[in-house]
Amino acid sequence: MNNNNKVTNDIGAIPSLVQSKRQIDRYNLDIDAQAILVASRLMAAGAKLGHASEIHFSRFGLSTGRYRLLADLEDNEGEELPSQLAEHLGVTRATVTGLIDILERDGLVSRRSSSDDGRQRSVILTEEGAKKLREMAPEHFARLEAMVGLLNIEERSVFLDLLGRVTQGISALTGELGSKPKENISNE
Amino acid sequence: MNNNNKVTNDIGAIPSLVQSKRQIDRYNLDIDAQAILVASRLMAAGAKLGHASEIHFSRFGLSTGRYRLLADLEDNEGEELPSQLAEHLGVTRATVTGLIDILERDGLVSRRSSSDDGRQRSVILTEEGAKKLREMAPEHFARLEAMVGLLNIEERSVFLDLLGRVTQGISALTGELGSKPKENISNE
DNA sequence: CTTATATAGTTAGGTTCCTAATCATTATAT
DNA sequence: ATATAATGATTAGGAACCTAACTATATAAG
Repeated sequence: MNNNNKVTNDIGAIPSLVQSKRQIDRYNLDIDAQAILVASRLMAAGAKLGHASEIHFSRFGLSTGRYRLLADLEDNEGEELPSQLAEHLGVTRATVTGLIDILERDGLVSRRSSSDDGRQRSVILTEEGAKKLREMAPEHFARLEAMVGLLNIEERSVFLDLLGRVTQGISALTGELGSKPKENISNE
Repeated sequence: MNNNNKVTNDIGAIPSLVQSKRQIDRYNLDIDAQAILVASRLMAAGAKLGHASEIHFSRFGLSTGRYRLLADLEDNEGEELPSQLAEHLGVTRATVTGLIDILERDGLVSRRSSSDDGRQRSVILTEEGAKKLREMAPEHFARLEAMVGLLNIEERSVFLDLLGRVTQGISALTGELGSKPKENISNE
């Protein structure tokens, strides 16, 4: 119904090599145009995937964040502290609070005060929440698998390796100029 | 002061293969765990890159979207219609209106009513906007290049190829179940 | 024991981008 | 010519996630 297949927006914005070259030439920079192209394509892909992911999960009445929270709960015997969830999901505690609010409203999780520590309020996956995950699993995983279906087993391995290294390199955007990409920040 | 190098949040959430396996096993699905891992890692990478990108551009007083708009203007002789910008950037016209509002407030672009068609209002890159791009170019491109610095030339080619195919596959999340990934709508 | 400090969670407010509805102008059909 | 439809841009309101400030509880220091 509302899901008109009018191809919505569909981000026709695929950066090209000539585009990258032109940008670099304009300022006479000593930069590899292909490197810029890789960066641009990855950004475009990330944005597209993020958008597609929201559409995918909205079919089940969830958002990407709320699904990930439920899945993480399921991976931890159905009970976790908000702070643990925040760390696992890589979002702030404030964000987790918001995710829980909606999931609780929808009956998929519940909150319980801890007796050990009065500050803590653990989050529990309800039976309804578990059922939701169970019901969506077949389609969800089938779609994810289909997403990488154009790569064979070996290519997937290569892709994982390369993607891992590029992901490390992302810190070049945020860190000190000229510093090497940092190893994962370890403890603290 | 609070110049804590505590590396903020930093998304410590790197999905592992055992995690993917566990999820699939839980429901006895016939799915390749590595495929799920690739999908999960790409999602994580996309989110991380998006976040890092905002931090990067905020150093220059811009957001990712506003930078892209300026760069696209520069690529088109400094003048474009909002609808063209929306298409090039892969966002809605409503979003473009918002981006222009702020860029105009900051003096980096200006609006001009068209004489041909009274509905159109073209967007123009001001001298100040061009200067902004000129000033940020060296650092911006150096950082992008550094981001993929852990890949050699050949690996970059391979990565582009594989990423391209995965990007095509993203439509598996949004399209009909079981349908083949669509060819890109190639603007020729 | 009382005061200072750290920690868990929440609230308040901001940013980015979205969809849907609206306004103004142009094109089309009677 | 006039009503109807299509189109370009904008406005209004919503969703996701952020930072910073706040509340309540726990721990440490004197």
